This record gives sequence, structure tokens and C-alpha cells, in this order.
Amino acid sequence: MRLDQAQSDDTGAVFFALADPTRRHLIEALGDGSSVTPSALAAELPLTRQALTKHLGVLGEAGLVTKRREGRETRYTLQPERLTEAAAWIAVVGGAWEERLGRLEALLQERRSGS
Amino acid sequence: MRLDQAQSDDTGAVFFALADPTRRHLIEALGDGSSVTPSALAAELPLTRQALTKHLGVLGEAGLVTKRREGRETRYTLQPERLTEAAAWIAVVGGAWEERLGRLEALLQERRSGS
DNA sequence: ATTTGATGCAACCTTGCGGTTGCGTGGTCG
DNA sequence: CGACCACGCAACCGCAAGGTTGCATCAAAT
Repeated sequence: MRLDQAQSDDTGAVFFALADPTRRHLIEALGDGSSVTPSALAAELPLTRQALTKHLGVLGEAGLVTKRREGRETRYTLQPERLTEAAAWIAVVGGAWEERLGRLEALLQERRSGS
Repeated sequence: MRLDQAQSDDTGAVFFALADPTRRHLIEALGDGSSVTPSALAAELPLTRQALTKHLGVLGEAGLVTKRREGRETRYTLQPERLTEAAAWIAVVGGAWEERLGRLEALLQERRSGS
């Protein structure tokens, strides 16, 4: 999909952001409420700082992350609202979401005891 | 993202499929358990039959839809399992999913009475 | 047998994504 | 000030995504 189209398509932007493994990894890393800087990420991952900056930019456009300048570094933090909305879209497709929500809870229970 | 990568990345493939507005529209249309044929879709949407076939192919690669040949036409049907898994991934990112699940339920309740 | 309708396959085109490199800029510390 | 570190911006590259057209194929209807 084209990015300019994704900008005028909130839901699409979120799913587009989640489609990339690197971006999902970043979200998982930020899941605990911590913040990250591009350079720090570049030290851990096999990617350039600029590449990470672009990824964080995509996450930002999707409203999944916020940047905050702090001295000479920029810290990125997760913004979970859009995530919940996306999950809601999935759960509601085609109705019968009551049943699906039940299965979702079951899945979460499994995953909780599993890992 | 590259498609071959998406194939070896189930979660990514699902989100990638959901990133496209047309594909989401198809999923919404199939949400009631009905089935669709590419030509019928091409009559309703401003897209070629082949374009729709490709989209349905992407949905198929993501495991979101199944094709079944029926006489001379091919009917596509929704396969909701992967959708639930994707919602589960979203709900579980970064822990604190109990709270998020609560908000999700609230969102769904709103959407139920709303539309 | 012919014709008509629904597909499948493949080539082709344009645009954007993911990634890099190079350079300019703004804080920080000695 | 001068050196350094973390960024931002822009150009560039390879390749896949989304879309089209054209043609071959298979099933059904007359």
C-alpha cells in the first residue's frame, strides 16, 4: 500500500506498521513502557540508525509511538491506544464477536501459562 | 515487506494482508460467512478481476481465506482463526493485556450500541 | 460442436518500501 | 573553542506491491 494512503487510513496505517517484523520487534521491546533511542537500537540490531529512524517514523505516522527530544537524543515511547483499536477492528469483523472474544480470552490464557 | 518473508512469518502475513483497504473490505464482506467469486467482485468494485484474484491470493497466503472450485467458478470463504491469533498478538504485546482486554471489551460494547 | 462465462497464467509498468551512504546541524563535555 | 555524539535530511538503489492487458483453459449452456 502507499504511505500517503495509509495516512488517510488510520486502521490501514496501524496494520501496515505491524506488517514488518522489525517494527513488531520494536513494539514488543517498548511494550513494558520503556523508551528507546535510534542509536541504541542500531547498536543491538543489524540495521543502520537511519533505518531504525525510518521504522520509528512509520510507527509514529500510525500513532503507535511518540517521540520526545531529550537533550541531544530522541526517545520513542509506545502509545497503545491505536493497538487496542486495531484489535477491536479484528474482533468485530463480520459480527459474532462475542464468540470470537471468548476464543481470544482462551488464547491469551494459554499464552500466559505457556510462555 | 517482501512476500517470501511474509510467508515464513505468519503474523506478519496477516497484518500485511490487513494493511490494504481493499483486502479489509473483502474481509468485512466475507464476515457473515458468505462466499465470493472474483468476477462478481469485479462487477461491484472499480478493479479488474485479476486484481481481485491477486488480493484474494494474498489473503489466502495469510491463511485468512480458502478457495474452493465449484463448477466453473471459484468461491472464496473467510477463515477466521488467523484473525483471532492476530488480535491475540496485539492484545498481548508488552503484557498488561488484562487491562487492555478490558478496554477492548468496552470498545466493542460502544461499537455494538453505536452502529 | 460452438459459443459463452469464469478462471489461470504470465508479461509488463509504475510507484513505493526497506535499506544504505553522505553530509549538515544541534547539544555536551573537555 | 574544539571534539564528539545523536540526529535530521536527502539522494540513491534493488526489488516487491498493486494494477493492467493479453491469451490459453475449462465448464456449462444452446
